[in-house]
Amino acid sequence: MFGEQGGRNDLVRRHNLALVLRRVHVAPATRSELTRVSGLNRSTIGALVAELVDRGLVVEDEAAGAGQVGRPSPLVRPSDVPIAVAVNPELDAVTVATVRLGGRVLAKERVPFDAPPTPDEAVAVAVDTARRLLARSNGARLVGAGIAVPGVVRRVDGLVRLAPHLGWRDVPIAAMVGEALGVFAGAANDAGLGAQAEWVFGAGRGVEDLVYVHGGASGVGGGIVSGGALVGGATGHAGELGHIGIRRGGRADTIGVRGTLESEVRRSALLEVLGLDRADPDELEAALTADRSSPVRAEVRRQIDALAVALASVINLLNPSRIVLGGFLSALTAATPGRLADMVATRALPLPDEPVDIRRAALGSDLLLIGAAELPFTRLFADPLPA
Amino acid sequence: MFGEQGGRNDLVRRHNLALVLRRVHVAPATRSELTRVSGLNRSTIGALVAELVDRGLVVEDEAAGAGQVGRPSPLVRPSDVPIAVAVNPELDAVTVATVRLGGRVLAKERVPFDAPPTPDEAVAVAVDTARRLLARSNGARLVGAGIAVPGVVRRVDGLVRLAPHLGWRDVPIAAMVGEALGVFAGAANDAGLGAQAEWVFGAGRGVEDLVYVHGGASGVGGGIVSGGALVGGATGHAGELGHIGIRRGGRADTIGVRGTLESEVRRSALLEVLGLDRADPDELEAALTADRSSPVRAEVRRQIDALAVALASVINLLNPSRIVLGGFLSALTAATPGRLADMVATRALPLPDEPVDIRRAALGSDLLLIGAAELPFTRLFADPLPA
DNA sequence: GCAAATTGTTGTGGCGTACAACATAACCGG
DNA sequence: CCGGTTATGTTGTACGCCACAACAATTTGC
Repeated sequence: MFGEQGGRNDLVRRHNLALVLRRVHVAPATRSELTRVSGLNRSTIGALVAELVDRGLVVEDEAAGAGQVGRPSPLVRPSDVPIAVAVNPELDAVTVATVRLGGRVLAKERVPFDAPPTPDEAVAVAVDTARRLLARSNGARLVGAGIAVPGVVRRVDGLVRLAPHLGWRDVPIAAMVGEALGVFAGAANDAGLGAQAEWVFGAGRGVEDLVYVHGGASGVGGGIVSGGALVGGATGHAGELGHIGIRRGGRADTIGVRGTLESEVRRSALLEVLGLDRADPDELEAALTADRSSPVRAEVRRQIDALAVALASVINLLNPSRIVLGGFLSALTAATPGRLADMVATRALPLPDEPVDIRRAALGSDLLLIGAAELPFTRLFADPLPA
Repeated sequence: MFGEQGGRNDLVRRHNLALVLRRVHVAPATRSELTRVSGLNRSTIGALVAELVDRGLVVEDEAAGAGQVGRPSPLVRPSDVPIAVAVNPELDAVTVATVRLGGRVLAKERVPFDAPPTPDEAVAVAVDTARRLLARSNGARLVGAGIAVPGVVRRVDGLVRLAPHLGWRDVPIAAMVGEALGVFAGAANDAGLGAQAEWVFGAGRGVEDLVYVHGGASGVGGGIVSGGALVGGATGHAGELGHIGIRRGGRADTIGVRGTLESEVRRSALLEVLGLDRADPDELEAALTADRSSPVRAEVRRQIDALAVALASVINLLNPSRIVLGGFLSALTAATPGRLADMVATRALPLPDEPVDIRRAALGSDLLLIGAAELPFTRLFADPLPA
């Protein structure tokens, strides 16, 4: 807010180009719609769209004559030319995908690993797979790569500070991938990128103040959107909802602290009481709603109550208008509808006419890849000129 | 991020005017300094400053020839013309002040009350006192009023949703004061405004990611700055740090929830073990550091540990680079230096080379009034033209 | 007292958007 | 089937704002 630089005039152009491109990325729009939402003049929107078409970033569909009086306005859609590579290294696999503007996953490939991939292995797989996938898509132009890492990542330079499950520490993963591919690469925490994906394309669409909470096999994470911007924090580590303290004592979580959200709310504990070895999200949800035995109900209630304490803290702290639950948290709350909202209400500030809208995530298994692709795309928006 | 409006060119001017004015408000600067930090051209800065001088918002001091080679650059300081009224209704008094740009409190008056003031009483006192204080300051121009309310306030329109200690509920205090004074008026939570004051003028100067925690007689509150902007939340209620849940059971806090930060960390509990009836901040701190009896030490430790749990949650959630402690929390931590930082470190993400900087508040008793004045001033910055 | 350095001042040019006038293409009513 | 109405794309002009260059002013240092 202070050390900010002024100086604009050509920056106005860049800002407006980014505005249009971002809007079209989120959802196709006619030129007249763009004129309306931006408040810019028809002629200006015309010039901006023309420039974006020139640069191969958007395309115009001849009209969608929507039964309206007046000359039809051409529909502006994201072009198929710009393409991003998304990478998601996990405990037992590295997933690589090519993603187009508009969050459209073009191709996806999962390479299994027996042991957690080392950084070098992950990069090698990412680059090989990316090259192969890209070779298939003629006419596409690679604009960058995004990596969703299950760990703490410094956003500015994509340095993995700590990824306990992968065994990584201070790994410059973004630089490694970027150098190998010869393009920009960014990296961020996986749950944070899930938050971004749900915000832009999913259950958080259009909301300015949003908290996303993701329940993964290895813990709980999330992301925060405040005032229409992703909260990164000083070094980009914000959003570690799993390490909110909710009680004294209790189990230790993945970083050895007792009584945190992720020490109380665990997917493995659910599988255990259900007597399951492994289950995909749908199976878990089916099992949870089907099994009405008392140990299962008790565990579900216990976890929901713990989640409610953490969410109430987050609500009182950040006053979001919506909370989106992803991963197994979605299944968890589906099993006992209403309980979470009720428990949250008893602990949040008593403003009953402004309840928080708690929803399940809308995006499926492509969530992290779509989010990861937003990293290079966001950069493209910030500076659409060099295309 | 989405529904944003584009359209700029004259807005560039407004933006740059605001930039200069805000910078001068935070600290006086020479024209050459303004040129450097803004990246704008000398001639542009000259024109901007000239316009602000025209409008009576800044003044230029003839040079401060600082022993440097070259033509001396005039110092630009905030003018004494624009003036804001700051109001702080409390349990036992209504404090009113006139504040100049730069956070300079010109005059202050505290009007005691036996019972908590009603909204009408508070407005009457505010308006009467403000008129009297303003009459004394010749040549000043009232730009607006700001009200710091101990309660939950909707920022957009300054509606007091809930102020338990005052007994207010859904009181449009900003509209009432604004109408009575005939100028813009804004209202916000007192601790949130304290956060803003510390951020702009105090221990959070220049920091982009900051959490301020205020310990008051009636509870704990605070404010969050993220990415160089105050976090308001969907309705402006963000920052209620006192209602973070840290344990099961325990006492009930002011809204009847058990185990929250403000149910565990209480000024009254400190006074009790010290055997004091009342104490101003300095007396409290002196008493806490002087009394080394074991009940006092135990209570201090207990409260610090509780605070640490909440702060660790906040750190993991928001990744601030600095935390500022105000009110009695400042005295609390001074009594046992180091313990808070140590306790926080054991619960925060293990990134030891990026420790959070925990500091005591730098501003004194004028904190809330300075913060309240920022409400109309911020509005002035956003639109310095109509002056 | 003169050279060097730094900054204020002034006039010109370029860039980007707004605006107005015109062109185009749908719908609507007969 | 055709002219009127409405909405939008297109084009050329005008205005606002900043960058830049050249010049003026003022201090330091030798």
